Amino acid sequence: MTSETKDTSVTSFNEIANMFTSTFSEVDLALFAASEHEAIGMEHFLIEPKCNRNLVGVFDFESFHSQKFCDVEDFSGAIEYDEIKQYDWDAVHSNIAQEIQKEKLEFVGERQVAHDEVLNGESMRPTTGEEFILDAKPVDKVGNLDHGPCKESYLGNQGLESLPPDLNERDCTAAIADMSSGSVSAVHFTRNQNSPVLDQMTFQELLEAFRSMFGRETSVTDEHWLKHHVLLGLRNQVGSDNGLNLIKCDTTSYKTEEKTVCSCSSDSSVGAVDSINCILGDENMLVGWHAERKGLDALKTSSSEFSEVELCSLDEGDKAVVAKKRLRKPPKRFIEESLETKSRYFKGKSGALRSRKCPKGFGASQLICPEKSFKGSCIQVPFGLPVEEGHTKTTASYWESEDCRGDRLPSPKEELDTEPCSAPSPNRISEYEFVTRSNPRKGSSHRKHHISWSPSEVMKLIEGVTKCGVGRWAEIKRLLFPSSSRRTSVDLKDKWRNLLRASCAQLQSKRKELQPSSTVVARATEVGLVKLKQGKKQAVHRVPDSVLWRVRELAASTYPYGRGSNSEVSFTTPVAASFRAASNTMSVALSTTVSG
DNA sequence: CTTAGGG
DNA sequence: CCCTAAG
Repeated sequence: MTSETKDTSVTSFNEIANMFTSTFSEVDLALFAASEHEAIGMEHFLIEPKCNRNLVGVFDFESFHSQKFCDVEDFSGAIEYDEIKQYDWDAVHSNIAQEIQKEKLEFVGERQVAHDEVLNGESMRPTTGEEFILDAKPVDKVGNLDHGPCKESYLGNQGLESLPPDLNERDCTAAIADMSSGSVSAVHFTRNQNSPVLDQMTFQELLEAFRSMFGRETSVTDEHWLKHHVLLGLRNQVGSDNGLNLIKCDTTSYKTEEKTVCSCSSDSSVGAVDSINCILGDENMLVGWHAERKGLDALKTSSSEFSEVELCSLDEGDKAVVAKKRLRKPPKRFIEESLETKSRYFKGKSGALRSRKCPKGFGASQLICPEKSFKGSCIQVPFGLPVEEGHTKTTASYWESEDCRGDRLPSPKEELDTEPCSAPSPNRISEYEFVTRSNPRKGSSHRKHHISWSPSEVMKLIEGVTKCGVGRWAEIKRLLFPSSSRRTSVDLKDKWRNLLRASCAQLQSKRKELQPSSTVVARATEVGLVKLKQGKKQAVHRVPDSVLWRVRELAASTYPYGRGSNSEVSFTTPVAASFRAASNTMSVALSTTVSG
């Protein structure tokens, strides 16, 4: 639809309406479309709204425009043109407004292509087909147009706002027209950011541009001077783009909620405002803007029908998006991660879970490691860093794959810490773990977790299973992986699963040899732990078979939830375990085991 | 929330 | 590891 209406002269409302949608530059249009169909973040829209500028005059204000535009859009169909104007008038210069109202306004909303021509006030007419003229319809009629009102208001508003006092007397139409053209040019520049364009402009054009840009005319006849200023203005604008955008956002939020706004916006808005002031050099605009804003707000409130549909729909979500957007620099993932980490730490009790979603806001760096256990090595990573405490090598290296089938052994230290035998207290483990984890693991990519399981972890897991029984991942998690940043109960489960699988495979093969006699089993269990330590220390590669064995055993014995569980039972010593195992085949629950 | 299972 | 379904 874009191309069709391009060169069509406006004759009917429909056409006009279409034009709005279609006439905007493809880009703009695209945006529109996007916005319309998907209520994409406003920011998107806001950022792009340059298209509207054309109508308005003066790039002045993209922010303004956008804002207005949005606002207007919101009630576009619903609001009476008169009303809008009324607001405007009230807000700004009523006299001018009136004139404007009476007059038919012509807007040129052409695209860059035509800008050269357009620059000439006279050439506002569509010459290239790229540009189109919007004939302002009589007020009443305008109301019918979807976008009509917006434009109208723009003009009115913009004109009013941007028009310097001296212009009041001027023929509004003319003035507006001029502005339009000027603005257009300005816009173009802005958009293209091609100052070169200026070179091609005629003096007249420059004047126009200047006027539109600064809201006033200049008596200066120096072309260079004009160019320079225009250029500066453009740059300014461009430079302040962010600001503008921000402001837009701000505005947006404002509009919707009047004062709401996000904290962040406030500053930005300020900046934006400043920049705007700079650009315009005329505070009137701001005033007008604000005033208008109010009016619009009021209007908006009255008719919200379109707000959602409209491109600029400003719904909560959008606002939120906008707001968030600004805040959130780091990918959500990171945030989540960090939060997660944090929450985890905090979460003592339920501990097992990794709360995927953190209740807390995403804050910047949050850190947390409140607990004493890990203070030093907090995982906390500010944005940018992956929370993942990568596996540095330590752990990872040992057993790379989660499946322990691997053959690597755990690092000595880890092993020591986690020695089952030693039966490290949960705390200790946790602490240990924490350290282990946080430090070593950092390296890995953000990928959330893919933290390989360290031998110690595996051991702990096993321990946990032993104690708590299979299936009680949460509990195990809580007991053995309390502070561990990652490793949720689910993870444990998964790991267990993997271990089991691995063990099966490996053990089976081995078993053949070793043979699964009870003795063997016993031995396995018994030795297992020991071996684990040793093995780990010794061979980096070997996955502790013992571990696997253990896994297997445990799996067999403790599987059922209730079963194993004497959660409280002290961790069975290897001996005990072995004993048990030996005594009755693995069937006996190791966990239940022994107390003594 | 927790667990299990599937992707 | 992550996600989702189910209890």
